[in-house]
Amino acid sequence: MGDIRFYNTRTRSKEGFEPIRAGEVGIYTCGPTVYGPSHIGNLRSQLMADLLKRFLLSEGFDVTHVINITDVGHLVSDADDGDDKMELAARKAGETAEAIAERYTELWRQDRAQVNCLGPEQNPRATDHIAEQIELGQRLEAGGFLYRIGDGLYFDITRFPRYAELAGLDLEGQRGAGRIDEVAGKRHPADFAIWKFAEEGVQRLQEWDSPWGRGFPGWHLECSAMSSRYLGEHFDIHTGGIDLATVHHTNEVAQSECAFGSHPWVNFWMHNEFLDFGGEKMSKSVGNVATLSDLVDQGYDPLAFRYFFLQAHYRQQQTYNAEAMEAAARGYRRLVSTAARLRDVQTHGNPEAQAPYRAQFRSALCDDLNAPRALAVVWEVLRGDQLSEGDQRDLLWEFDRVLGLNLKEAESPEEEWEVDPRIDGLLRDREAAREARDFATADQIRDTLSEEGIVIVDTPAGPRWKRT
RNA sequence: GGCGGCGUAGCCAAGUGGUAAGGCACGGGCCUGCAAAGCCCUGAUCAUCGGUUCGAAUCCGAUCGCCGCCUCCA
Repeated sequence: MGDIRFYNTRTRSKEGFEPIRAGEVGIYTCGPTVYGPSHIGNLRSQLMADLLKRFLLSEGFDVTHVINITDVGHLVSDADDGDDKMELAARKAGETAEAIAERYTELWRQDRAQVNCLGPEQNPRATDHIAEQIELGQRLEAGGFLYRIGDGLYFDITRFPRYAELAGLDLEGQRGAGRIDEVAGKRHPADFAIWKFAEEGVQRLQEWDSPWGRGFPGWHLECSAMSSRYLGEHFDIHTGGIDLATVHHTNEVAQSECAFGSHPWVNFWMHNEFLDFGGEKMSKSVGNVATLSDLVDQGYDPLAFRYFFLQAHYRQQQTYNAEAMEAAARGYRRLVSTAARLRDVQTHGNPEAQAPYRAQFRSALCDDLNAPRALAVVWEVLRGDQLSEGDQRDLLWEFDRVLGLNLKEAESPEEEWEVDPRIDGLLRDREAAREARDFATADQIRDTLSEEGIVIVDTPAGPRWKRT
């Protein structure tokens, strides 16, 4: 320990990581708004947090990982007007918000599990923590940080001088300055809702009583309320997509530091960059989403996507396209078959021979989770005969606890052979010809079947065939 | 308009001052009667121009191109 360095958005530099409490680390990750399926871009955020967690675990820390489920209050627009995403999805589907939330929460959990993300210690839902959110609002109100206007209770950012710090904002120069009129009565365009009132005469699917009237909490509030509940009012690491830094996280910081009086509220802010889809970016609102199940439908192992993720640094935009995904899948497949072969190795490893590789692997991850460098060490371990197979196996098993590629258990991808009386007969004819060393006939049979799109593969167990 | 990032071999992508990791594809070889699989080998001076330096992909400036955030977004 001691030589771990993470890039901190708050200070815009890599800093040595030390936990607040020795040996323990608290991580809060912004989870999904469960109004629809998440796509592989969302998954990158989860994978980044999982890599972080696995690495810290491998370093011997006791990690408490909290990931929230946003099931209320996330408006279609962050200008504090527009519809609530959950309400909208529920009405559209003719179901309750709870049912929608339940379905997509489950889907999200399955996606995470499929790419081998470790389960969070806490996975709280915003609607289960309304009381905590109201209480936080009351603390802010008591501190004089809020003001009330027609449609809700708002946080006054001028009461928090460090407001622009996290994201390095230039509030005056921002285009949003023109939006001051969008919500009548907002004093500053960046002021944000703590509590929104239910509209007169409109029955919302989700609304609660509060000291300020019936309504629902502002989106940002839940993360402060739930993180403090499970991690305390000052914790180690907060992760999320880079897009969240400017508005969501900035607001979290404002309300948290004002309510808790802690500064910095969070020691390390770690943000992952986006997946780049070359041109049109992928987002739910654009509608051009690719989900994990889309990849599965294309025949990819979900873990091949995890391997894809590990090939680039989390803080760099990573280009996603069919060719890159295919390349990753091939690489992963090769890794799996090698791992499967090594599983049968009986010999013991030699810790002394392994040491340099272990050090390289760790040093890559210590440097702001440089997974691509760590992966390069994996291939180096596997290449040539520098190491015995026992050493290769030991290192691979060990590294995989951080990589999460399931190499210890993964089965070598079995070829799927087909059976058919006519073709099997032709294969027997070919075998007979080969026995007789009549290769012209044997090859002719191969060629004939090849024209039908059938490929013959001679295996140790005899010839097999499949369609291409 | 403000803020930030990127441009490295066909593709994905490390590397932030001392003569360019890794994966995939391609090509060559070994193995195989042939083929498949596997194994081995092989490729770039780092968008362009200029500057700083003994020395730059790496620092500075300019230009071109691409992307993200500021508006739902991971």
